[in-house]
Amino acid sequence: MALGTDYAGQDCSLARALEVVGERWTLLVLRDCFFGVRRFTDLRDHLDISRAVLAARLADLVDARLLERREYRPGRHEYVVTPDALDLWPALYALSQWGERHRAPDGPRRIFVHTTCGTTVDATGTCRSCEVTPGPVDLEIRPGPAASPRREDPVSLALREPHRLLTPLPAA
Amino acid sequence: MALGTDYAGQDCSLARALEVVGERWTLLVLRDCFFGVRRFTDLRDHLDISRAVLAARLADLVDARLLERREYRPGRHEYVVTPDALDLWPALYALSQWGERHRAPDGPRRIFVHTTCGTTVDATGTCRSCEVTPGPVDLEIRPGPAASPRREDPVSLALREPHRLLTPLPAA
DNA sequence: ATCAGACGGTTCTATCAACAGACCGTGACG
DNA sequence: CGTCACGGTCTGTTGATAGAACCGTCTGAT
Repeated sequence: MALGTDYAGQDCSLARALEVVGERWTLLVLRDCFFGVRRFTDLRDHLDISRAVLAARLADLVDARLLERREYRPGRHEYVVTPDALDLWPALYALSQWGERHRAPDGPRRIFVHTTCGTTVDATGTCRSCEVTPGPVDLEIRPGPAASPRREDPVSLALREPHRLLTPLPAA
Repeated sequence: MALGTDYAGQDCSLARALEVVGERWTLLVLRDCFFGVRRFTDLRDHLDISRAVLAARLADLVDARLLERREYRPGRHEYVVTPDALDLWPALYALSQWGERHRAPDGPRRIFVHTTCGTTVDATGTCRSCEVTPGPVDLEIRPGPAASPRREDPVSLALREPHRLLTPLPAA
């Protein structure tokens, strides 16, 4: 792969991880996939990313076996997170919590609720009532107090509706 | 800041976090700082990063208040992690654990031990004997079973010696 | 007093990747 | 049969990275 993506000399697992998810846009694409976005055009609309770059990132993620590309209708494809990608949730969540804490003065924009008990998970991702750290499968996303109404495109609206992670958005 | 670093339209805290630490090399620089590397030349030697890029990243990190630049001798500077950066440890650890799990077939290259009880923390960063998740201040780093002897430069050697996180490496 | 060397950068150029926008092939639907 | 949505590819321009050379300051040895 080209220069920008390898950290050849690093004998470190962080470098290995960054070779897969360290490029611009990659983690944002994955986050959207966790939230239920599955289609090329929806990703494109929601992320404001160039088509060429999105196509490249999706191909990389499929190569890395973090996304699976499947045909949901002749000629149309959707991208679904794989088990390998599910294991990335703690990292994704930790990063975004850092952002909430240090770069979001108005409070959280999204909150995550443990579906089996209804409790909001804390900054470490733990449900304090159950004393467990739910995986993405057991989480529901809801708009937080600082959810911004800035974006009004259909994908942003659909994402603001409370829903379980990993469940596809209603087709626009 | 230039195009490469902002995700302007994203009303998401993950995007905010990535604006700070999402660039190439940034997380690797921070990891080295957590491990006790503090000097420009040591970072340069250990990361095999271009001087120009390292200087730019360090300046960005100081601007973002993740590193503090201080003069340890006239004309010489060292970079020390700030409290804001300490909060990034869970994300850094989660990412590197994903790398260990999915991209390191031979087993862990480094292990982290809870200094107060001597137990190795698990993949979530939790010390199972104490039932706590120690912060970087309470962790010691040791080479794991798959620690690679590939690099023989002084910084790599020093990093392979067991030591507490955040404590400066012995001067070469 | 001087000289070498470590340190912490800056500057330069070639190359590579991202961006914006135009274009295109396929299948569904009216 | 024309049109639209979808899922891309192609192109020119701009910005970032790698790699190497160069530079100023301070230290310690001669």
